[in-house]
Amino acid sequence: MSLVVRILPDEPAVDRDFDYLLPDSLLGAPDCPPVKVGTVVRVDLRGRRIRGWITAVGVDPPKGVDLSAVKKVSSCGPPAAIVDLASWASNQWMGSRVHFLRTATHDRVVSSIPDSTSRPPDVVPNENLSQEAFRRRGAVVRTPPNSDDFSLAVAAASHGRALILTPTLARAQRLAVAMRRAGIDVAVVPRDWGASAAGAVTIGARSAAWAPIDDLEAVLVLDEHDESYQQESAPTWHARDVVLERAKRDGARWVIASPTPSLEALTCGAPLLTPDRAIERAGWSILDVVDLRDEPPMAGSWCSETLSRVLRDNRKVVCVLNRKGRARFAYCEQCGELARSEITGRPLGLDGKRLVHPVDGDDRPAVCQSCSSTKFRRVKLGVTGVAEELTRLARRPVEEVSSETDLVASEANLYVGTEAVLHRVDKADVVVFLDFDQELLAPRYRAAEQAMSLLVQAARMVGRREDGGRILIQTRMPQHPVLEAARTADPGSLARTELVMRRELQQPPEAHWAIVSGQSAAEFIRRLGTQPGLEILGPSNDRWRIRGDNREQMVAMLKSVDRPPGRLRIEINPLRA
DNA sequence: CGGACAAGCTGA
DNA sequence: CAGCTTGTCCGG
Repeated sequence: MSLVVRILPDEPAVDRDFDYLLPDSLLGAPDCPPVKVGTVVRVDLRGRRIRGWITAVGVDPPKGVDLSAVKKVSSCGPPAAIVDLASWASNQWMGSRVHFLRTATHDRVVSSIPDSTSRPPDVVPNENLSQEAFRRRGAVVRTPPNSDDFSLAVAAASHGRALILTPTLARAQRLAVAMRRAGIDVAVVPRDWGASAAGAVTIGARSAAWAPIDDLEAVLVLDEHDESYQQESAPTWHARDVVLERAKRDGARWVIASPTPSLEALTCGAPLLTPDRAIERAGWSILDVVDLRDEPPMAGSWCSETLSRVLRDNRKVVCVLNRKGRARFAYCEQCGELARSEITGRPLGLDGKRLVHPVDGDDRPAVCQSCSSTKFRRVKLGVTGVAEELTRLARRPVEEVSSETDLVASEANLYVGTEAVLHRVDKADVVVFLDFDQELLAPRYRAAEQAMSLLVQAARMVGRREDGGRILIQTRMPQHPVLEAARTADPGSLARTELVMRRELQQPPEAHWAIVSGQSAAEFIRRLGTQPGLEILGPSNDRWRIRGDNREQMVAMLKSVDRPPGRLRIEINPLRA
């Protein structure tokens, strides 16, 4: 009689467990990983040798099936709790368990995990708010843009087996260096997977949410608003949600930190801790909001007087414009309003006496919707067009940056680019948003939160107000809640207005969305039919939006449909929609 | 996923 | 009806 184990094959399309015999002969090898839930094995399935994970040990063998034998015990895998978490995540985001277990498994073979030797370091966090945050079971902490990860991270580590998430691996590495210098033993995953499994304080980016830590004691998510925490393609799992579930299951303390916590975080039921108003304000930069409607008509209407003054000073300036090339726009000469489509809200170009959109097909007489004037001024606004004019205006070379630019000259002192420029340039004296309305009015439900996030990035690039850090925002809507919040260094005011809106419009997190796309989306929707509690909208751009009040119920209904063949993508609560 | 097997199509 | 393609099923 040999042991029977249940195996989940590493084949997303199979997504089913099978039982295998585990011969005693395999266990004799000197460096055989322990046989337990999570362990990686090799088995034959329909004549193919494939990888799989043990999902149960010592199960009742099914009758009438002659079991095949496990061929090899390959490597230590994620702990049993993570295997269970993968099932939970598969129900949250409609992904296969295999997808999550791959993320939770090291790429290289791990033949054994050393015994846990680490104990909580006796370092005391030196900042009140950090200590205070971890005194609770769970808390959301608002930190100003210019503040340090270190004291929160130390506070987390002082509670024992901690998991700390950062938006990027580079930032995880930087934090790890600082913590090691302070005498705290840390593992950066995926690299130090084994040390993480042995119980070290673990730091990493999104995938670290699946780090192999048993019995977590503390969880910290830094810059929780950052969209890199959500996987872009389906399953659109979010690292914050995964680690919060882990904290809940293990009874760990948890803290979510961000200068502008997401509405998802703010509505999760935990208390919000904020720093002293003066401290929060000091951690932001100086904000200059320029109302373009008040500007006298001049050379290019995209350039305010304030901006031309900034350009004349010989300081390091970064200009942001989320449009490439030389897109054409039209502004009312009378009141300065941007001509945009009544249907799509997108900006229109001027063609003689008509306002047109080359793609959407808008075509209407050139009459301003705000003041009825018929005089419009044409402006070419796009990174390339602006770069040309900036060179003339500033009388110095301009460095053009977009996401495709691979080498960014670091010695330049005037940059213009799309949002990518905020990631590619390190420090600046002034960040200018040439047309912030583009961000505020973007046709995405999270446009306001995303705009706020850009201001946080800009504030980090230019530094604190006391050091002269300055952000210049050109807009035609200076009263917008995002600008109000940034001006007063109070992101809470934005969250309040946003939440009312989401509730009214039934948008996440007040409702749950499943975005269905791909060539077989139509067939999927047909098979789904009408379901109680689900509202189906679309198609628009070949995408359907399914809305439900209860997430589990919505996912269960979607899972019960038998998937039509062909490409099909289902995204649960994607951040960009 | 990918092998097995059945059903459908073609040409002599 | 052999020889081929295409589709559907299902795995221990």
